[in-house]
Amino acid sequence: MSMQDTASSGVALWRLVADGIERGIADGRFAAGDKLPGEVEIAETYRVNRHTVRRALAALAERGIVRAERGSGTYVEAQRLAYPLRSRTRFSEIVGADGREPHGRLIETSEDVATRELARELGLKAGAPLVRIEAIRLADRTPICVSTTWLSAELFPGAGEVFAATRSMTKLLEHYGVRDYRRGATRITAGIVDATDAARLDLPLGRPILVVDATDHDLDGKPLVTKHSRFAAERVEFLVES
Amino acid sequence: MSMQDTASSGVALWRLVADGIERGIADGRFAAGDKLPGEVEIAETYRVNRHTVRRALAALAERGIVRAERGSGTYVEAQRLAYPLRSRTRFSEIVGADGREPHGRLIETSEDVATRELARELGLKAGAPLVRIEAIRLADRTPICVSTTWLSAELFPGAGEVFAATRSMTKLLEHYGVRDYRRGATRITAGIVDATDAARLDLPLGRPILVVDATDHDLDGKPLVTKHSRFAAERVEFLVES
DNA sequence: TGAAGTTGTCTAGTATCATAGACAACTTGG
DNA sequence: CCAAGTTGTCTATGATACTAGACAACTTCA
Repeated sequence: MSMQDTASSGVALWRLVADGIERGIADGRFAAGDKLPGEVEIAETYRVNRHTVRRALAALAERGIVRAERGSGTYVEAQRLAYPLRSRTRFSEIVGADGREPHGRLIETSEDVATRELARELGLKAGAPLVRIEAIRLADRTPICVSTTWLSAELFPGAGEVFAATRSMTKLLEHYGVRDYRRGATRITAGIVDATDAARLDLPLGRPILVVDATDHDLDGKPLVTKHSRFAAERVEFLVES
Repeated sequence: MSMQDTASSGVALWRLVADGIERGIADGRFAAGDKLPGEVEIAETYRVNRHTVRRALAALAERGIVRAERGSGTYVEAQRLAYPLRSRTRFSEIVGADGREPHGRLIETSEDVATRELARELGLKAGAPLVRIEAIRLADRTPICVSTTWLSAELFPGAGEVFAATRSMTKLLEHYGVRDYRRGATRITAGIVDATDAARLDLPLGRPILVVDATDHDLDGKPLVTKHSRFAAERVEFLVES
């Protein structure tokens, strides 16, 4: 037969092989610099045709995760960003600690109106005016996540412009006199990247993302901003400390 | 053209549509019982053929997430288990709080030897004897996660048999005189389910999973067990509190 | 009752996915 | 240098995926 034995999952075989190899890299079975097994051997372990393996390796190579050398073998090159989820987490500090250069990039800002959900998170009334900020965060030149951030337009008038100028949520809050803040309850889910985020994160369609919803509070527990962030799962791992 | 405009991702179009709709359900754009837009309208928003939408809806229907009614429309039916990640988390309590019946099922246990990695987590020497326990946890009859658990075979002799009898990690530890324990540092990543876990979790191939690595300690901070768990992302959401 | 809107089913054509086999081009190690 | 092992390229074939159009079957509502 030509497709996988089980009912079709909507995921191509070569893609499953690629994911398997990538998982092997992520969990250390193959370290950076290591030589992968030969294409024939991989084909045997996954029970697919060698051409299917080649398609998988080509996809990984295009994403810069492996590198093929004719006559010699295929070699690994990659690593994930460790992202601690403490109550006081700053993106720039995490990326800096990894020896990489943090960047923020504004996609767009707009005026918005609080849904019931958003109003509850921010302690406002439904229909209250909000500022919505859509932004990307990068380590060196690699996009790590896209975030949609909402703030009260009354408490933070002109927040969009301030973020455009500072490109930092911490500096934005400082501008309004907020000296410190903490992350509150955080929801983590996984999903598949949609077309818009795929383009922003420079991810191929169909790749997994970590979805994080969190609300930041000031030291008195008053909600300040609420965020909906989508992380490229292949570039980051969250660390929850206790 | 027949495939999506961008370079092929290895994920079928119908699957992307299905994921999009499922995401809409998960984040509340469509509530349980709601009527989805018509097939023609969905086809237009995703810019695909109506047949492709039908394939997507058929897949969701087979998983029990939507239900089609001829002549009337397609309706939603589903919900995710909220899983708080506190330092003191018990699966049975979480599931019970959701009004569902928790179950554990043993897949297999085996003797194993500590890799350098496992030894470091458990505070043992590399090569130390371990007990490995492979188990599934369910809410009502829905598999939520598969876990691979390792314990020192010297500190917990016969742990495999004890777990087989009790089907609970908490009771297992009690059996060895451990009255209370806490979760230590926890790593969360996302990936794609492999064939083995897909069968165990009753998931179609290619679906996203949340991968959690954690080590439990006693109250003195001494490591007891270390776990590698794979959660069906579509059935659970993690809550990180601060 | 009838029109509009819905899901269900059929036929058909093109592109992609996966398989299979053969051989070229290159690297490594004896 | 040579043999073994590696990646690269070619041709060919069948199964799926996606698109397109048409119409049937059913529900809802005026």
